[in-house]
Formats: sequence, structure tokens, C-alpha cells
Amino acid sequence: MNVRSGNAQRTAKRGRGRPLVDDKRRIILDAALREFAERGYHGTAVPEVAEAAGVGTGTLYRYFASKEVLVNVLYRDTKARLRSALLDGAPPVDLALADAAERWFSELWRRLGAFARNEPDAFRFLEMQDHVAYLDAQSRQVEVAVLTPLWLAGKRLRGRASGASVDVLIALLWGAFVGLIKASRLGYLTLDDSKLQQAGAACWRMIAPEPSRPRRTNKG
Amino acid sequence: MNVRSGNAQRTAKRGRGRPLVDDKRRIILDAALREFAERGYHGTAVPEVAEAAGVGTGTLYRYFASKEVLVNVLYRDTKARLRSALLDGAPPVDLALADAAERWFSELWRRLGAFARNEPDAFRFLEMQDHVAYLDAQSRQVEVAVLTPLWLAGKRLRGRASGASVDVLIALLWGAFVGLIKASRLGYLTLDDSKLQQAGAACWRMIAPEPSRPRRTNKG
Amino acid sequence: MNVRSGNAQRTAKRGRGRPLVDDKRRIILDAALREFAERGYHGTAVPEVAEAAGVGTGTLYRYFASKEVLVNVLYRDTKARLRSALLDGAPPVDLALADAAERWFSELWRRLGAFARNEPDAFRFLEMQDHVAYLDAQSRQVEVAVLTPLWLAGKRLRGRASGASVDVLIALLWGAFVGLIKASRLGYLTLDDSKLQQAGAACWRMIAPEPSRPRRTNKG
Amino acid sequence: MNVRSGNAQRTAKRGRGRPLVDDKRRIILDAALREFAERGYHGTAVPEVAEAAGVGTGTLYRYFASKEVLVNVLYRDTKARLRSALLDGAPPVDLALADAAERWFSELWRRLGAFARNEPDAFRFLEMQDHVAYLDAQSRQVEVAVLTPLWLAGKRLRGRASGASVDVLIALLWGAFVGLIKASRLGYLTLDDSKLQQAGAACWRMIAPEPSRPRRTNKG
DNA sequence: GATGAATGAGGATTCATTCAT
DNA sequence: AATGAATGAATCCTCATTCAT
Repeated sequence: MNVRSGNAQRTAKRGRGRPLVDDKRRIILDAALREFAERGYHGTAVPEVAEAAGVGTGTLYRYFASKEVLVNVLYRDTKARLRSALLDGAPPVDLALADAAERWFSELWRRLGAFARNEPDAFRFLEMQDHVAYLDAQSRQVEVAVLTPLWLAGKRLRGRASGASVDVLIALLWGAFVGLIKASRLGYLTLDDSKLQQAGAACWRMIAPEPSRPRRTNKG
Repeated sequence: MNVRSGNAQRTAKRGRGRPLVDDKRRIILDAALREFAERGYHGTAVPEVAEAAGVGTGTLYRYFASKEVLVNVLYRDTKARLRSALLDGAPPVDLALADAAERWFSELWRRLGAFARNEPDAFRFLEMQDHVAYLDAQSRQVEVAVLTPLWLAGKRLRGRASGASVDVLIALLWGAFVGLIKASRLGYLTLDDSKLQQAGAACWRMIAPEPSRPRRTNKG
Repeated sequence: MNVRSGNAQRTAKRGRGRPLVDDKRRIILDAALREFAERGYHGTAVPEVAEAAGVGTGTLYRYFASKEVLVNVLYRDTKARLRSALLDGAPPVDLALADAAERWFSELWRRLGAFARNEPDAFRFLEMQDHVAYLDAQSRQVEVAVLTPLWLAGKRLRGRASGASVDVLIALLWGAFVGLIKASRLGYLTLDDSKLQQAGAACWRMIAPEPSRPRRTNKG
Repeated sequence: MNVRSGNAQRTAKRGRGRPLVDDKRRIILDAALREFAERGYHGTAVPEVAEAAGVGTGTLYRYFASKEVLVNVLYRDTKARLRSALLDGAPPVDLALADAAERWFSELWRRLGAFARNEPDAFRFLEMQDHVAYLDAQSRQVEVAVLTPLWLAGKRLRGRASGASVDVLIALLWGAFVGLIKASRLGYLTLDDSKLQQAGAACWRMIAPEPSRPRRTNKG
């Protein structure tokens, strides 16, 4: 019905002296993130989002054609922010270095921790389970777009390691991190820097190319 | 009118030796699990659950006072099933054995895999995020009751290990497993026995008491 | 649909040694009176009536074809009880006596008081306003049947009195008594014998043929 | 879709000098009064009220949080209107006059008649019995607020009269008037000015301080 | 463009009535 | 005959969406 409300045509809008984050569209997305992260898509009413954003309900509908469009745009936007946080400006991987993989992981872990700390709602929102039902094809593609670079990096770094396949390791790693954050949010543990570090070390043991000794005697 | 859905197996069920837990209550819980697992609490209408159970809407309310009561009972019931699956009849831990911890983990991993395979909806439902909002105090207690035994076992097994604290390791392990299952459900990987094994090995590396000593006496 | 459940065919049922008030029909009516008097017709659920009567819901429907039939039968039954209480065995009016009217009123007032005291629920139920909507033609006729005797008695007794017409006086008298009972029920006054007496005296002043002096100097 | 019912007068209403109490809130209250007066609280569905008011169901809920809030607000509002009708601008009672009490009663009776004639639904609604169940504390207070002034006036006027106590007389008087109106509504009598007058005279006899003395200076 | 009052379809829940036992 | 579990229409209420201002 209403075709407007994509992404592209609004990016040009800035250009004032300061970056002044006032774009109403942005404000609505931020509010929607807070609300959806808190109570889920179905548990949140559109007027609640509007009020949280400090705009009228009608205004929200000028920027997003429907609640479903809103949540999809929000999902892609948030996923993209995660992607940026994890990948943008990452130091290049120098395969020549012996500990290239460990360096790479260390950096990834650092960034994951920063993202979870800086944007807890984004993290929580992205991890909601019941997404699938209302996400459209485009959103589901974006999902993959975040993982692919990790997967590629993993591929390049593992070299000839024979342990678990990269997709399994990514799933485990990502899941482990999510579990850590979730446990922290639910109060099952208190996540300070030290524990985050411990967790990182543990995860590294999980995905490390091989017991770190070149020759493995696993199957033979 | 409505012919399909859960009528057949109910009629045949009578006549067995015991009254059997055929119970309409059970049927409703099972249907609710399927529906809630699929679309979440807020995304599922009560009549949908009733229809999935093959009963009238009013009937559902004869067994559960409200939607919220239903979801809480379901949560506790499912959590208890998980607990049973993980702990009931588990072989005792013999601390005398050098590889007691690994044996324990191996058994746990096997059981996790079986549970996720046998009751995918149960697993998915339990992992939903937005639970907290509508769970009552009793349900939240049950939550803990599942983790405590794991935590205790972990404590006993770790001995003087220096790595991460038990709560962190449990969070990571549980998360990793959830991530694995979720990735499988979303189609990011295909989880066969081999991959499950690989994942188990990786997780073991993550939580193993002391991978620190170069020589591991795992298989030899 | 269901034609049964009238009145006649069940009256013969007694005949045992004692009057033993166990007739299930009667029990249901009594329970219905209590419940309807308390919360009104629309405010009372049929199962509530059944439970109050100590019978199954289905049983109630064996005696009364529907909730509406029940309330109509109950209304007529209760109205008849009121009629009996006011009129049955009343001493004949001896018009020869100078104070025939006052005697008649005194007896009426006594009986009203007794009825209100002995059957408060009956009284309350009969006075509910929202009756009209669900009462059938027959019930509305019964309504009149109670008033008619009063009206006739009034007619005979007033003789040539010129004050207010009989219908107005009956309305006022009945209303005054209802007001008294209602005020008592709501706690606006405490109705002991003394106050009931006072009220009777006041009402008699209201309807007395004329200022009570034989020769009236009202208009002449 | 729904064209009829309360749209016309609303549209014309704008444009007067003052904002006027046109208010959708008022319109809903008026409609609710008509419906509740007709079939009682439990016998009236919320959408019926909304339709009678010419608004959508959702709109009604924008003005009243629930059906129960609606009926309470309506009750207090209507009670206040009754209070106004009976008391506002009433001529002061001059105790010096011999017939102060009769004047006071005469005025009260006139006002009662006017209220019952002008606002029959208000009168009927207020007299419903089953109110108590759903009225909140505030509403029950208002109940008293109407009677108190009458009671006080009665106290002052009775002087040393020996008859019935004031609370009894008020109950009787109010009840008698209600009975009159109810009889009229049910068709047991036709209430014209003459009959209203007759009834007033009769009620005055009922409550008159001392009808005992033969000579009354009523008309001459 | 922005707003929020208005709307009615849809969701949770109740209850009069039926019917298999 | 008696029962009460089962039912779905009807009820109260919510909320995504529209539109007049």
C-alpha cells in the first residue's frame, strides 16, 4: 500500500552544521527498539512506541507504513548496527602471524562486549525468538549478511584444522555470548570485566584451531 | 464443524489398562506448547490454542483460569520436563575417576541433544526471551531449580581449576547449545549426529577443568 | 422448544406423610430467589443457582426450560406468596364498624411487616426494577392480581371520601412501605417494632378516609 | 454505516458562543442513562450504549475506563442532578411562619414531580435495586449527600413533634413518591397534575408535624 | 506536516444450554 | 433421573490504523 518509508531517501537529510540526531525517523526507531526489546513485538502497542518517541501516533505512521514495516525496518537497522560494531574498521587479519586467529577472536570478543554494553536493547531485541513470524524476506537476508563475514574470516583462519566446522563454531560462539549476556540480564551472574575476560578465554578454547599444538591425536 | 486436530488419538486412548494421563488438560498443554513455541505468548490467541487442542474455547478455560495461568503452568511443566530429561536417572559421578568431569559432561550433552531432538517445541518455548514479563514468582523459582543441580555438579567437578567461574561456564555452555539448536532451526546449519558431536567436543574444550597442561590424557 | 416445566402437573406430587419440603423444584426456586434477590437476573449465572440449590446444572434444566422461564415462574410464585401473605385468612371487613378501614389497614400493615421480615429475599426480588424486560405476559398479569384485592377493599372502605383516588393511595402506600424496607436494608435506618409502628401510623394518616373526624370540613 | 442516532444534534451544536457542554462524554452519559434505565447494568451491553450514543465502542472506552467506571460516574452524575433539582435555589425556610413546614414540603413535592417528569430515565435509574453491588465507595457517599439536606430540613421543621422519627418519614415519603412514579410507568395509574396534587396532599398528611390539632390553617 | 480522537475488528473471557455418561 | 464437562455465541475490552483539524 504505502511504499514510502524505506531507508535510502532519508539518509541525505542531514547536512546541518552538527550531526544533531533529531531525525524523527531515528527517534522513532530508537523508541521502538526500547519498547520492543522490553515487551516484544506483540506485547507492545503502537501508541506506546509513539509516546516513547515523543511524537503523535499519526506521525509514526507517516514514517512507517505499519507496525510490521516498523519492526522490519528496525530489525534491519539494528542488525546493521551490530554488523558495524563487529566489523567496521576491524584491523586486517595478517595470516602470516602465528596468532592471527587469536588476535582476530580477541578483537571480535572485545567488540561483542562493547556492543552488548553500549546497546543492551539492541542486543536483546535481536535475540528475541518469535521474530521469524513477522520478518519479511529482506530482513531474513540481512540476518545472514552479518554472519557471512564471520564465517569467511573463520574459514580463512582455521586453515586445515579439522575440528568442528565453521558454521557450528559460529553458532556455538554466538550462542555462548548470548547466553552470557542473558544470564547477566536475568541476574544469574554479574558480568564485570573480569568475568567477560574469563568467558572470552573459555570461548577461545572452544573455537581455537586446535589444542594449539600443531599435531593432533584426536582420531588417530 | 471442526473435524481435524487431535480428535482421533483421544478416542482410541480410552480402554487401556490404566486411566493413563490422557487428560484434556495434558492435551491442551501440548497444544499450547506448539502454538506458543511458534508465535510466542502475545502472538498466540487463546482460541488458536483451543483449536489446536481440538477443544472449545470455553473448555480451555475450565482447565486454566486465564491465558496467563496457562502459560505459567506450561512453563513450569516444560521446565520440569527439561529437568527430568537432564537429570533423572543420571549415572552417579565418581570423583575417583580421572575423567569424571568429562564423563559427566558427555552424558549431559547427550541428554541435551536428545531433549532438543525429541521436544523441539519445548526447547524453543523455554528459550523465548519475553517470558519474564508474565511469569509469576513460582515459575521463576522453577527456572532456578533446573540450573542449580548443574551448578552444583560443576562446583564439585571443577576442583581447584582456575579458569572461569562456574556460573559463567554454565551460561556459556547453555548458550552455546541454544545457539546451536537455534542455528539449526533457522537453517544456518544442518545438525546431524556428527555435528552434534563436534559441537560437544568444542564445548568440552570450553569448560574442561584444565586444558592448560599440554599433555591431555583424554584418549590415551 | 421444551414445553414441560409449567406449574400444575407438579403440585400433586406431595402426599407423603409429612409435607417434607424436598421437592427439587421447590429447592431450586428457593435458591433462585436468594441468588436473584442478591444480584439480579442478569447478574446471576444459572450454574450459580444450581449450586446454591445443591443440584447439577443439567438438573435445573430438567425443571425449568430456560433461565427466562425460571425467573418468570419464580416471579409468579413469589408474587403469589406475597398475595397469600397479605390476603389469605384475612378477617372479613365489617363495614358496619366505624373503624372498619383502620382495622383493615392495621391488619394489612401487620402482614406486610411480617412478610418483609420473614421473606426478605422475596420482597427484595419483587421490587427489582429491571424486571419488565424479561417478564412474560402471564407474569405481568399476576402482578395485577395482587393489587386488585387491595384496590377493591380500598374502594369499599373509602365510601364517599373525596381525597385521593384509590389507585394513587395504593401506589403511595405500597411505595412507602417499600421505601421503608429498602432504607432499612441499606442501613439508613434500623427498623425495630417501634419504628414499624410509627411508620404504620404515618401511613394511616396518609390514606385515612378523612382527617379521621366523622364529619369532614374539607371543602365545606 | 450507522447513520441514525445522535449525530445530527452534535454537528449543529458547534459554533455557539461558548464551547458549551457538548462533550462526547456528556453524550455517552446520556445514552448510558437511557440504556441502563431500561434494562439495568447487567442487562445492557457496552456496545449498546455506544451505539445509542452514536459513537464507536472504542470511543466510549476513551472516556470511561470500564463499564463499571461508567456506571459509577453516571450514578454520581445523576444523583447530583437530582440533588440540584431538589435543592438548588430553594427558597429559604422561614421558621417564623406557622406553615413553614408545609411550604417547604410543597416546594419539595413540586420539585420531585418536575424531576420525575423531566428526567424519567434518571429517576428510574437511580431507583434500581441492584446498584449496591457495583457502586464504589465514592458513589455510596454521594447517595447520602442527597438525603442529608432533606434530613436536616426535616429535623429543623419538626420541632417537638412526637410522631415518627425523621429518618422513617424520609424513607416513607421518598418511597411513596417512587411508588407513585413506578405505578404510573407501569400503567397502573395515569399521573396528571390533579393526581400528583392529590398524592402530595396525602403525603403531607403522612409527614405533617402534628395533624392532631383539629384546626389546620392550610388554605384559610 | 503533525496530531490524537475515533473507530471496529479482534482478543480474552463468561455463561446459557446441551448431552454423553 | 441426575450430572457436570463441553461448547460457542456473546461480552468486555484493546489496539492498529485512519483522518479531520
